[in-house]
Amino acid sequence: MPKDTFFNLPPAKRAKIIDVAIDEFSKYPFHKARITVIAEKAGIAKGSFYQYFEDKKDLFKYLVELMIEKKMSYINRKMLANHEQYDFFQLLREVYLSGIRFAKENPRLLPIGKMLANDKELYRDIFGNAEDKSTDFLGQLLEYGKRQEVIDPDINTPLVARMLTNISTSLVDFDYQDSKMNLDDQTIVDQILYLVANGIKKKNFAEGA
Amino acid sequence: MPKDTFFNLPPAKRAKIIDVAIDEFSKYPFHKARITVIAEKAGIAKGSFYQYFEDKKDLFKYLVELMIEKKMSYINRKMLANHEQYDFFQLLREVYLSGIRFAKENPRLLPIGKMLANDKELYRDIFGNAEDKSTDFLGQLLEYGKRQEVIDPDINTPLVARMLTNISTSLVDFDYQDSKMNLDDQTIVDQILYLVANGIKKKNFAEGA
Amino acid sequence: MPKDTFFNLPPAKRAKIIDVAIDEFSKYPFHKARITVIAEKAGIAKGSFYQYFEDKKDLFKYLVELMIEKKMSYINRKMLANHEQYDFFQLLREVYLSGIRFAKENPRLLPIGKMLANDKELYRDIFGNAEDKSTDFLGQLLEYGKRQEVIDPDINTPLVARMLTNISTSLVDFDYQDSKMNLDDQTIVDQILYLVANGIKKKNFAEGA
Amino acid sequence: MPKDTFFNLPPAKRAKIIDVAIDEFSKYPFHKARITVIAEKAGIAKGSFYQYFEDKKDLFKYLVELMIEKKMSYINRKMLANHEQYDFFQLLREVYLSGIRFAKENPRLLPIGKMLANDKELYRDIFGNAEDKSTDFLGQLLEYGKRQEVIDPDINTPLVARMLTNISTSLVDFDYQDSKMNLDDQTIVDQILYLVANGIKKKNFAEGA
DNA sequence: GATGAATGAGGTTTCATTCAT
DNA sequence: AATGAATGAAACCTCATTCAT
Repeated sequence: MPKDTFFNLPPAKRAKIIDVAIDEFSKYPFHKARITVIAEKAGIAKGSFYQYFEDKKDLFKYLVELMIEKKMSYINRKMLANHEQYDFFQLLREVYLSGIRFAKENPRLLPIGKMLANDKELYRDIFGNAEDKSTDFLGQLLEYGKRQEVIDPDINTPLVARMLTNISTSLVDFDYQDSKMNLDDQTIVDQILYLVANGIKKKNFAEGA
Repeated sequence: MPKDTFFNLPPAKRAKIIDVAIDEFSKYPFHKARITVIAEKAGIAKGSFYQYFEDKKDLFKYLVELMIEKKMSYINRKMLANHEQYDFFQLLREVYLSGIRFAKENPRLLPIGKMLANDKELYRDIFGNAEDKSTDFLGQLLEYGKRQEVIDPDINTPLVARMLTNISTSLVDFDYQDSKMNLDDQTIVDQILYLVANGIKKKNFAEGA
Repeated sequence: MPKDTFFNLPPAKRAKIIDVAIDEFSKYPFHKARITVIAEKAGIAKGSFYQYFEDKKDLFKYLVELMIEKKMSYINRKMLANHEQYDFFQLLREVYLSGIRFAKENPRLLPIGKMLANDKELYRDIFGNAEDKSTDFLGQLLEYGKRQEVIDPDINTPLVARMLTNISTSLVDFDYQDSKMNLDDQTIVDQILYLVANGIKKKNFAEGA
Repeated sequence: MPKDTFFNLPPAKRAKIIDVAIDEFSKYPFHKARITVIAEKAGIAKGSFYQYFEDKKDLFKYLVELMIEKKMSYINRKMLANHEQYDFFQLLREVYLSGIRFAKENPRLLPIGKMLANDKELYRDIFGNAEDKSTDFLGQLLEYGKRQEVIDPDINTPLVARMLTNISTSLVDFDYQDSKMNLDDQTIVDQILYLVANGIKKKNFAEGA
């Protein structure tokens, strides 16, 4: 947690520091990121940095926090609040689309998330052994779907929750890396959702007959 | 590529060095991993290290190579060779199971794979801009499935190939992290395969009637 | 060029560092000179060194610069400014004497000059492909002498300019190495000038008769 | 001095080692020259090197010795032997020309000579405090000239001997560096000799009248 | 005599953090 | 609160030389 001195800073200065820090951490892995550079680009003295933050890790933790907060802000709150008005798949669609929107609009934040995946020590430092929130949330969503009788009651909720989380994460990569696929976000998400719903097996229409 | 001197080493010594190196790189991200420690634990002089390897990156590349080689060795070659005797889903099942077996038996190699996935600079250093082999392979498998008329011809092959790769990767995590789920590997894979095939939507038996 | 931090240092400290550095570089050729030793003797942390200088070469370049500056300061500026009041040989005499004075009072700087003369790679690093200033200057002086009708118009200016530069350089050695010759500087210079002017051939007085 | 083992080597191998060593030392200052490279290029084991030479310095000393020997071989022995048949200036001319020939035909040996000038420690290691042979020799030549009544008896022999040595050294540079001067060697040497003999002062023919 | 692996001292450089002003 | 010089641990890497085979 940054020190009080940091929060007492004029907002513009604070923003500058954060902006510059994100820049550095999005370019280099934790141990390569240099606070010297951050201080320089932010136009503050190196000593000042240590009056705002405990140390390098403190800053990084704070960035992760901001990132999570930001990500949350992309979810359509109203929809969640009134989730009973929506179908499971509509909700899932929204979750996925919000993830994509977030990624598109905050590309520099993505590497920060990845760094955590990369560095166990760091991860534990920040989250301890806490569960992954996304998976939890999607688990609840699945339960809701089962109650709605939209989801196959036989599926293993935690397992599928993980799968859905994972798909969400990779959606960002589909999208972020390949413009070559040349599909717009909505199409991709809809295709994925179709597969999630119906699987990839060929439908034999004669079967039901 | 390690130097000849390395390959001329007595196998036990070579193995020791590799073992120690895997240990270090599985604990720390590339830039934090210390060759000093590796040399020490392997019981060799620091100078010797540089007689075996060009530099730190050289060692790391070699570890990646070993990892890939090892991973390949887990795939059931016979099945692939006679793939026409098998159904698409049987083949996919084997691919997934082999991934799990590999992960179980080489847990320390997993972080090395992750490091690559998350450090683009490193990845490019090693593979250049080469495509991801797994995805390629699963793409071909999908096409084979379509020809077999087992896979829905309408699905987007590259997109689904990615998804399947991703599921494979995460399978490892399901399994590796949670013994709590308390399902044996085969059960997990079978459940996943079912979902991949049929989706998570509730089947309405009345529907077909 | 040293960093600002270096120039902000208290003059005494700055002087100490330079003094110690000159000592090291006057004793050892560039690649043998150790910044570890310099830092130690100067009583600063090794890290501090790198806050003052970019690297070893940066320090060395600076020393060369200082040396040149110092050397310039030994030339009698007034004489040069009013050179038309002087004879060519008077001016040359001054050039030579200033060189000797410089050498006598800054003996430790001499090896630094030699290092440059003999290490082309280093020389190019510092001066690029710039011409030697001394030779240029003496060339101009010779032309002046020709206009004055004091110098034989038939001599090859660039060639002789080189010779004169060279003599200047070696004067320092004559003087510096042998106190045994037991001639004071002025005498040596005057003897040399006589030879430069008249050559070493025996004058046959009968000849002109 | 190389060890006996070295001299017992087949001449071709010996020559190869020396050739390669000259190459390395002509490219890099003593402390940067790597015996690893020499061994490699000479096609011998690093261990073998130490069976031929005491150490790096031992090799270098030997190269210097070879260089001196080679240089001596360029002087016209017959002329020296019958020096009484020649004029002082004819002899000096021969000395200078031989220096130029040596330099032209053995360009790689020049940097080795320069390195000695550069590194006092090295120089002392090799020559101790011995006088410079060239200067000695030219001193004797001058005395001979005086006896011949060709050289001005008033000149300071050691001083002029030094000057002449120096001019010899720089001749190589004139020649070696600048093709731009576009004079052939003989012309340059003759011009220099004229200056050495008669000086650069304008001759006033009216004077003698 | 030949080999080449092993050694380890030593070098340069980086950078998070401290601390005096 | 702000500064920025000072610190020094620690990292990577080089290479002359030794030594066992």
